[in-house]
Amino acid sequence: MEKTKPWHNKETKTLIGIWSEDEVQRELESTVRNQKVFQKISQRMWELGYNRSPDRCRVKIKKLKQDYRRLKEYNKRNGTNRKTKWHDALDAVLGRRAEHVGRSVTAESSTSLLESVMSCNGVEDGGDSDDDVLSVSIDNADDRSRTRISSPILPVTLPLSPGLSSPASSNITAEEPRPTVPRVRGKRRRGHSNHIDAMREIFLMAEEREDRRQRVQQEFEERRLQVLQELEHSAGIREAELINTLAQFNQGLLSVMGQLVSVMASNHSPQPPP
DNA sequence: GATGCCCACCATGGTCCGGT
DNA sequence: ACCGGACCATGGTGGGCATC
Repeated sequence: MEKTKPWHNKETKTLIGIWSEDEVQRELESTVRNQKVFQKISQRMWELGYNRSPDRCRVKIKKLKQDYRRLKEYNKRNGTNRKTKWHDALDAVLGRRAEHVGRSVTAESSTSLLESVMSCNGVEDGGDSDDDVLSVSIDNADDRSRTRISSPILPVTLPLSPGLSSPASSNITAEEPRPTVPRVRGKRRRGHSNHIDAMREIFLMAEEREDRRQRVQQEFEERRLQVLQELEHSAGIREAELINTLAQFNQGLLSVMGQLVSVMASNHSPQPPP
């Protein structure tokens, strides 16, 4: 079997950037069948010039998470503070996810949400996140519910769940990684049918989140179009310059050819009889 | 036809291992 | 440290079947 080529830093950075987007995270959390999500990630990678199959993206993310958990476990055991290259970037996502695990509300995940609301005590160390890979900071000037994740690709402002503090600002105590903690997986979970109030609250939260999500998506789309337009514009300018240069060259060439032809014609013109 | 149960299949995530 | 491959446990999915 042919060994797949290793991941370069920029490639990994791009993958983490895409994977860490709120929309992607929400899709990953809301469903067990993640193939379509990873197809989208793979597609985005391809658009950015990296050819990685959905499965390779999935495996890579899996490995990154594994390394993150391992090192965290190691640090906890030994009281050290070792970090992998991508620790902070992963911590920003995994730490955040741990805080609102199951809170990414969709209609399909309402039962899992309910569980998390009923027994929500699993929070994880937010971790510091001063990193050159993905910088996460809080726009606390006017909206504390938003975290700005500056990805190397495009700056995207992602919403946090209501009431959540940022990973950087949270004073949540460190929690060990979740080794084989059963993930709250949608459909198998049943029961909890009596908690109407909780459900109502959840759906209200879902609506609110959906509104925010649409705003973010619109923002992202506008930014993407803007970048595309800029690219097209600069490409157009370059093309026009090229055409202009070519035209000048052709004109010069024709002029030279014309002169050459006239000189040759005058040299070979029949001598008038004496 | 609708519903519920059972079961095989398979996708997924976690873990381990060996190679670079 | 980072990588890919293999294995395993879990649980979602879909089809078949029985019952109403």
